[in-house]
Amino acid sequence: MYLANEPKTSRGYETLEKICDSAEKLFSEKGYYNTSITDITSQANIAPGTFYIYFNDKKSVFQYLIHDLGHELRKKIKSETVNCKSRYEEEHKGMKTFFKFVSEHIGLYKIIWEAQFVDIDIFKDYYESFSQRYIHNIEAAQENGEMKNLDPKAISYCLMGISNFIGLKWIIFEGKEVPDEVIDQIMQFIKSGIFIEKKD
Amino acid sequence: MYLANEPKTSRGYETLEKICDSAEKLFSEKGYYNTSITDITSQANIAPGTFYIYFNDKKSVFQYLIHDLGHELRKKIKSETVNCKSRYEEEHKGMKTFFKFVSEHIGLYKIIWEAQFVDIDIFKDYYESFSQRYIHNIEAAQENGEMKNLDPKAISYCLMGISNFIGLKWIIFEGKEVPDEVIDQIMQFIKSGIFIEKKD
DNA sequence: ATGAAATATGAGTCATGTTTCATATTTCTT
DNA sequence: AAGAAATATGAAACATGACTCATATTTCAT
Repeated sequence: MYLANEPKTSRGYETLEKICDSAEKLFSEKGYYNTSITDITSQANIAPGTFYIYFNDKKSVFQYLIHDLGHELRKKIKSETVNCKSRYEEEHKGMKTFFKFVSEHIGLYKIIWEAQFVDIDIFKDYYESFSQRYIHNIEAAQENGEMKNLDPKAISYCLMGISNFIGLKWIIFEGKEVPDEVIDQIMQFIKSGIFIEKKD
Repeated sequence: MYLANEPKTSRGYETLEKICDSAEKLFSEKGYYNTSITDITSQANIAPGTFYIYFNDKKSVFQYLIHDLGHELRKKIKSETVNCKSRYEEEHKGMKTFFKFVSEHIGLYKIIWEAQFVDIDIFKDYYESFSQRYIHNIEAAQENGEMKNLDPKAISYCLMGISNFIGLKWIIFEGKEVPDEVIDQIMQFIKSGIFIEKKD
């Protein structure tokens, strides 16, 4: 979709991948605007012109990366939470998966934050599509009495805010993984905040 | 601190203010990297060279603005919450004040988010100093039995995450103010999540 | 093996934007 | 009123970086 030319040979696929890896690395290290095409191509060991075989312009790689990584993250969360027995367990597992993914792909994380200033639409889409999934899940949990009847839209943004800022603190600022104890603390907050606690 | 020359005359102060107003406006509309010095100076009706009387370079206005606006926001929250009777009321009032300020200064809000890619240290300082204040308040509230004993550092980032993402959704994405009903929903979440509810 | 399609090259073009500086004007001080 | 200090000017120097294109090489299909 954001690709100018789908590669036709394995050689082409390798080059495309080198471009994407280099771009992800450099964008996350130096930011979008401080990374030049020449930076990307020399990191990938290719000539500047080669870049334009696969992408029409600089913004396109950026969009491609966000799309690609966002998709990967959603897939991962889905597969990790498929066996969960309750919405609470799902939330817990989803959050752990999010932090793990972010630790492994600091690139994605930083790229998304910058997207607001590169392409506001793709930035908005990214969070809105996450929010939609959340809302769907929250409504189901409210219907079967697992969750309190709070506005799903507001709650979805609260939950995204929590994960993103906790990730910001531990992963970006401190350069660590988010410790399990911290996740437990957050889950306590969330549990009594939006879940209905059973007394059995 | 980030100023190259403190103005000596009222004429100088006026020019400095014109530069800051223009920069805040343009940074928030188009982002830091898409705003040129020439954009700023022509918006301010001054010559490009005049800019360099007050700032050493482009980054300096940016730092100056963050510093200035962050200070203003903290002052406002402090003055608005000074008469609050409980930590809960303080949290509620503080959140309302935050949203109000952000609505009036979308500039600050967007500028801070971009700071991660312009100057990571100033970005980190901004949130860390907010966190510090929060931690201080949270610890006091825990000691007098108003709040549950959850990790203050984690909770501070949760609360900042919630306000920032709710602001993102309503103010940036939707271009509205955050409705009171939404604030009430969030406060319910927070109340049962981290406060100890009295039964009287 | 050979022509066509795909991929790669990198010097060069073009546009943009930051910053400097010699000069000019205004304001302050006495 | 006059010299000093502050402020303002904008053309030009300098730097950077996105993108193009004529040409070359590699891979593929037959």
